[in-house]
Amino acid sequence: MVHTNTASECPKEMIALKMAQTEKLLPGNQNSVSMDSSSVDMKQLSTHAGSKGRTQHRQTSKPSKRENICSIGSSSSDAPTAVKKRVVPTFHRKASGLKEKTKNKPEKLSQMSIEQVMGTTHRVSGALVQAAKTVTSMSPSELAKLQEIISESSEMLMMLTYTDGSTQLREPNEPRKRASASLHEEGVANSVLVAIQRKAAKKEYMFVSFPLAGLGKENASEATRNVLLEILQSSTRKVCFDAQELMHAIIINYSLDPQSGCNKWVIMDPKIACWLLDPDNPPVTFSGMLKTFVTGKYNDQAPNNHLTHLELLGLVMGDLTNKLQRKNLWELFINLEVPLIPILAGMEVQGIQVNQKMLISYSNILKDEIKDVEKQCYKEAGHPFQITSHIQLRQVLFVELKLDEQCPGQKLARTNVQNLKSTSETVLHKLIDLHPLPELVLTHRQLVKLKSTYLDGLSDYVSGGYIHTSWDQTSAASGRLQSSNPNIQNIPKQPLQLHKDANGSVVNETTASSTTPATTLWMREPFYSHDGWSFFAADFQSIELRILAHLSQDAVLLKVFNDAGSTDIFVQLTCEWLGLNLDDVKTADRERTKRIVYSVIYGVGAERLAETLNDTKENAKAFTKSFLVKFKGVNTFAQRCISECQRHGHVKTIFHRHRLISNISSQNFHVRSHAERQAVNFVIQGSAADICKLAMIHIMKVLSEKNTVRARLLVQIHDELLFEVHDEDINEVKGILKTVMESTPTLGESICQLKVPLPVSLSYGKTWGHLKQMV
DNA sequence: GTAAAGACGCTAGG
DNA sequence: CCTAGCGTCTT
Repeated sequence: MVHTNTASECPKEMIALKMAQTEKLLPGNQNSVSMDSSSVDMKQLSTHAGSKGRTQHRQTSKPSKRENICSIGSSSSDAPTAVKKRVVPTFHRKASGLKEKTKNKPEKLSQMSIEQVMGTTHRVSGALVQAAKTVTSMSPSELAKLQEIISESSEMLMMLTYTDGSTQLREPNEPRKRASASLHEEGVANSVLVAIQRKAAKKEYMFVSFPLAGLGKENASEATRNVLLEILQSSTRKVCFDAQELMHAIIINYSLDPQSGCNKWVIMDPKIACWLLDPDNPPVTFSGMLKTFVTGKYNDQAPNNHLTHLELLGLVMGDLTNKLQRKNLWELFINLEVPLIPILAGMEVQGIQVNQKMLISYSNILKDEIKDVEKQCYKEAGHPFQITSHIQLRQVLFVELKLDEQCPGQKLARTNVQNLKSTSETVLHKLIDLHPLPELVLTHRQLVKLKSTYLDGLSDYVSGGYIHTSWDQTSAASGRLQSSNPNIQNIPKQPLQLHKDANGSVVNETTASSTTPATTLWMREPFYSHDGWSFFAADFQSIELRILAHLSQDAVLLKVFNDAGSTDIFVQLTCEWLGLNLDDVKTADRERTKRIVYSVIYGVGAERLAETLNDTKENAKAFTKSFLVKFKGVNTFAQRCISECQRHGHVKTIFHRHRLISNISSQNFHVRSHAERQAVNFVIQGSAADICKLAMIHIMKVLSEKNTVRARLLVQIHDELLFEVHDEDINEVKGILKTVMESTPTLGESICQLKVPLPVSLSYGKTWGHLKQMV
């Protein structure tokens, strides 16, 4: 795919030059029209607030990270004069004039007739702009003209506006009301503004507005929708900051099919571009991005109106395009991250069905169980205390009961920051034989966690029987996707067993006899498919380990994965490592292998490994050592990552995703070790993320082309995709998923020839709690 | 004196 | 190693 990129060929000197030229051509600035938010269609949308609340959820979900509200439009008088002069002196002078008009006559545009508006041109930083026109008010001939302009356009700059007058490029003057009363009480997207740059006259913009609110079933929406779709499907380069949010709003308000309708939309997103350049510091807002990420040359210069904001957007994207190309990230951006945007927007709108009654009834069951455990804890401690308070628990365990003094051989962990005696799971496990309390506390914690996070927490997000999670592309430095509000990627997989003894109180698993009545709860059980449809899960088997095999080129690992039998991979590895026969491998051996393998991937040291293995540090060291002797390539790979990072200051995945790790040369051993683990881990985790994203894009492409199969993507859990499939199509989808996902390595062949197969396992069922393995 | 925000500890997923 | 989210405690 080739994308022209005019703005990128335009460094800042050029921009200044262009502006100066236009200045000559267009003396004076008499035609300026207020493009303030007041000029934009502000139809009332309160009746649609419920259905559109999600659109802005992302905006309010991280209020603490919001920075620098309204910096673009900040007063020109407090910017340093020297800077202003050096960059674009004439521009700034004009900008002030424009701002004056904006301030004094905000009502002007709204009073104008459509003809007047259409006829009004407007100059912003060197470009001719036609003032905004709402598409719904256009005549058929005007619409036809617009479509012609679209088909001949060279670039389109897009953004959402909101009912409070703010936009995607300009935060509200006052922080939006926090969503305290209700989770969905938020501002509402108001319109899509598009600045269309015409090929014929490059310095000319056509500026059109598509209403989002109050569309309903009006006749006008059909024609409007077609024009908007034409824009989205056109091959013209399009730019939007947070395109996912834009797409989300469009899909909802124009009632588009969330899965197939939008797959081909391609919009460049500078937010994602910035994140690729420095994944540890993703931009939150457009103005924040200008401040921290780009050169700073755009700051505080622009007059405060939509047109200049959009023009900035184009310039910034051009700049970022150059940067991406220089850093060899353009392919990743255009082939992986950009195609993912509509898929995520579609998943957000699609949502997943949840049985709220089941969540509530599970919650009530746990409420009673928690009370029981609580009573037993008080009894064992000798007095009531706040079990969920680690401070009080520390007092009870280590000051009153002095349990730590009863296990002198064991080194008990300390807390991270304050270096106090930890009450974590691993510590409590070590104290389990000394006193009944530790186990009771563990049970209590588990129950409270499940109830508060996965039952009550989820229940708050159920709306109309669905949960619509937010999918965040730029929050994880590893390149993984992240879900939030609620997080649907960490719903417990393992069931909770509740055993009741004769008194009805909870007893632990080991002491419960087989005759005691048991209740089993699966936290994934309340997620259920539609009538006539089933959930369908496809996951890559041990993908990170396979990536490690590929990257390290370790002979033994490669052999194990390529001689693929149906035998469990960790059993095979254990055989190779300890020289055993397949049948001699015990479950404990397999578990230990698995933990060591992942500790290598995670880069943990012997101490941490000893904790997870529940063994001594010496043994953990010995295990790791003998493992690394057998799998020699793994160690060389880790060292290669570290030295690469030392040389370049960053490490790279197989698709060139990179991460800057500056602490890699730190004098502080602890800090440096941490950086080394990060470096090794990023290469593996990030490469796996690359592959999973590629598979996701490919499978969605194939499914949308085969419009006969009814399948929707609901959830991505890193190496697993959860679909909902029509029962009649299950067999066909099974074949497609298996073939397409397992062929992922061949897709990336131009970039990387994977040396290992990536087998996919499939399962299906009516609820997420009970998926049956397919063969 | 109360409420909101941040630090911290812990645990669910991969 | 990478995350999100809940509860407690401090400011």
